[in-house]
Amino acid sequence: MPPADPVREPARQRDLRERNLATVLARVAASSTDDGTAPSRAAIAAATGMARGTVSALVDALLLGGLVEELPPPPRTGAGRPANGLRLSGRRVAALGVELGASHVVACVRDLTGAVRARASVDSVDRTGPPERVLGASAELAVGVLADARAQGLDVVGGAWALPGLVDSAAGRLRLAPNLGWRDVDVLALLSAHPGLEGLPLAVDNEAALAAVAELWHPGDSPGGESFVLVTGEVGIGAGVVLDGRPLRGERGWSGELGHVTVDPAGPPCGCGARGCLEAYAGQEALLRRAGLAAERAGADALRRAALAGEALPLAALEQAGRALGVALAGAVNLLDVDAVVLGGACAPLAPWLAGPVRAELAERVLRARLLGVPVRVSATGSDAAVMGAAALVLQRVLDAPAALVA
Amino acid sequence: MPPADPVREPARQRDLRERNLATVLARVAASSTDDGTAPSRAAIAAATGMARGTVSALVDALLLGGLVEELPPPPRTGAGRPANGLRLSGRRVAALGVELGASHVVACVRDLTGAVRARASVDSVDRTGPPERVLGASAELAVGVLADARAQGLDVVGGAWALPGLVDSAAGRLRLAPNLGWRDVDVLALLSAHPGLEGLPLAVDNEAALAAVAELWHPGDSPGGESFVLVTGEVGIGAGVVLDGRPLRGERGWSGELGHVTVDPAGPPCGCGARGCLEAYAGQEALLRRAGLAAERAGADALRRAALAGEALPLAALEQAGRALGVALAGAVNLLDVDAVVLGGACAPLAPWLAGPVRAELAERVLRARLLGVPVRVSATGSDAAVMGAAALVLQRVLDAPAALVA
DNA sequence: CACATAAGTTCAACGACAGAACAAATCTTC
DNA sequence: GAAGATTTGTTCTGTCGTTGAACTTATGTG
Repeated sequence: MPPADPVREPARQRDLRERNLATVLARVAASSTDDGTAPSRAAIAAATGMARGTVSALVDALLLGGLVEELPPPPRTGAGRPANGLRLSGRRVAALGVELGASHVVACVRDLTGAVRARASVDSVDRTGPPERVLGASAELAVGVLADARAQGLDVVGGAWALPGLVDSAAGRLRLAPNLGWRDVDVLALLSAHPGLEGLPLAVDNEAALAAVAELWHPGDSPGGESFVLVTGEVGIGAGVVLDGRPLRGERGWSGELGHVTVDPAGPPCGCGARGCLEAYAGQEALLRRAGLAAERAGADALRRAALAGEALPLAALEQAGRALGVALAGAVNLLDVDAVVLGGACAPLAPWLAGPVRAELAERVLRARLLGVPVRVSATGSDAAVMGAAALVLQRVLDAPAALVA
Repeated sequence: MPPADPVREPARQRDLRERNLATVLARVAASSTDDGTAPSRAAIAAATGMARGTVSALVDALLLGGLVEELPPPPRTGAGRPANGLRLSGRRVAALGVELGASHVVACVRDLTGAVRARASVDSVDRTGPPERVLGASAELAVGVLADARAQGLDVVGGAWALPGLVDSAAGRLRLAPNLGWRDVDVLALLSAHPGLEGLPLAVDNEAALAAVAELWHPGDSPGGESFVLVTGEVGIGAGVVLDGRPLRGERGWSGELGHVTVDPAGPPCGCGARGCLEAYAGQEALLRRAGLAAERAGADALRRAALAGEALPLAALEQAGRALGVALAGAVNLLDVDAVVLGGACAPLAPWLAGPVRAELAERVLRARLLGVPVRVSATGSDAAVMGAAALVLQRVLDAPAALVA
């Protein structure tokens, strides 16, 4: 009795073209990331096995759509007619990303090459205000960068908001956000109704998941089909899981709640009501308190300075937080068999003190560690990871389904 | 800088047909599972949006290939020409599954409808012998059921072996199996060379992952796109993860090592070298020892009888094992956002005592539990789960890519 | 300057689906 | 009981997208 599989949609002729457009576009994107060489039509045909004529037709469509451009100076090599190099074009397609950070809001527009073409941020936003107000402020910011981008001739094809908490991205709702004090907010409806955003396709997603997308897009990473868990410690602790180069969504988009994985069932109480959650050890509040820095408002920076100064209490707190993180991550690796662990968000600046204990726990607790170690990397994406990832999410959709923009 | 995505293959015309054959086949399979009704060509066309003529052509191919059959008595309903019902045919295509169990080896052949058409098992196999001997014994068994199936006119299109440990299914190797004492065995090569198995496409996979496939195929489950974690406690504790109706593989096929997720970092030592792994609480050996039954060889049965008799020590051990299981599973649900947790393998008969503590820990430790509870089900698949799943894995490939059998 | 070589374009052919017309089988109604 | 209605299944033409080969273009080599 085979299981029902209602997801399967029939394929039509235009789906063929859709997919092959994406194939060609992916080759252009991959080559420019990999080695800086701009592939020619013939090279793409050879690499994919498609007929040269087909590739030419598809490339023409992509050129016309402004997704791809030809390199004006053809790099000459050996004999024969020189090839026309192709690369992603940053001239037309762009995407908006917005992040509701701990105490600030950031918005940016990235073009198809990933370059940031417009950016704005507001500090000291009152996150505890009603959702309408906070989201409205972010929408204002978005309208501003949109205008900036459009003045550059960019066609912003969509936008994504990075939010902390349990985000139901299919429904466009923020179901639960302890750090914002929100519960079941229809973010998509509020934003879509905002003046200046009407008609723009919008999406919402969890900030950690989007930070993982940013990590995937960041240059310098080992390319292709990679899998990792990215830890993003801001106020809470989240994780973005990437399997086979694709972010793991979960049934409702609520995956990656690493902060509430149990480290010690009899451990200290956590804000969620349980005991011994990772956040109770490595969350910002717990970490600062254990380091004896609770009174100060400075946060992670102060902790970093104290650690650099060699103060005993902060170092002990970081050691313990690293061990707790390692225990939780070991569970994740045992369950998911990802290639690597990446320390991002607030963990990145603290990595000099966290990485050691994390590595030690992973080596001891991951079953496969005997066969294959678990590399611990530090994210090269800065504090803008979530915004960058939000825009990248939209761009990734363009890369996956370019036909809509090629008409 | 978009990430490289080398996985994307170009689509050809025949891929269209391949996929639409699978679409039609999936509809036939789903309807017969869902409600017992046999869909007609017209119904499939209406449901999928394909043209009736196209569906007819595809159905003809499937009929010719022996994957589908028409119901001889057309069920008459209202007005108009009566529809010809279609259902999966068990007459031609079948698949072999083999399991290396704790002390026995089982082999079975299932036809495309999932029905078991041949089965054989050997008890008291010496698992500690060299891989050649143990695998050879399983291959003998397989050859026997293959002959049985072929005598019934079945075309066995492939086989899969369920193995305990870290299985690299892409390479066909068992990398590490503590319970067998094996390390890096080229299972696929050994089996493929066995007389009587030459030429048969074979696969190897982890027993827990395959048990999850069996769970997915078992009638009575909520159909379609479901996601769950299936716990299979035999000697060790494994887990099969299903997301969106598809087994989660992991980068190397080593996912689902729930047994070595940390429950308490300072807990009792585990065979793997770490402390406080789930297996150190709920593994068979640990569980029996804590229940005061270590001396007996009987195993889980004895524990069940003792619990039924109300003995204090066994009940306490089960309570503690259930709590440990709940802690580990809560971590898995937080990370993966699966719909449900399923107790299978040796956990199924002990579910009356395990389910309560598991539910309690999940309710406390899963962040989303406030919004949406985590149902704990007991697997309806019997002790043959892994063999059944092994055969189902091969059948699933047929359902996913039927074109190869339709010529 | 002729030839070799490789890139890119054009075009007939083929495979697959869409949509409409048609045939078949049953029910309904007078 | 016969004609019409209704729904299923088949057939056929049209269209779309890819293939493969022939052709053109642009460059290097002898």
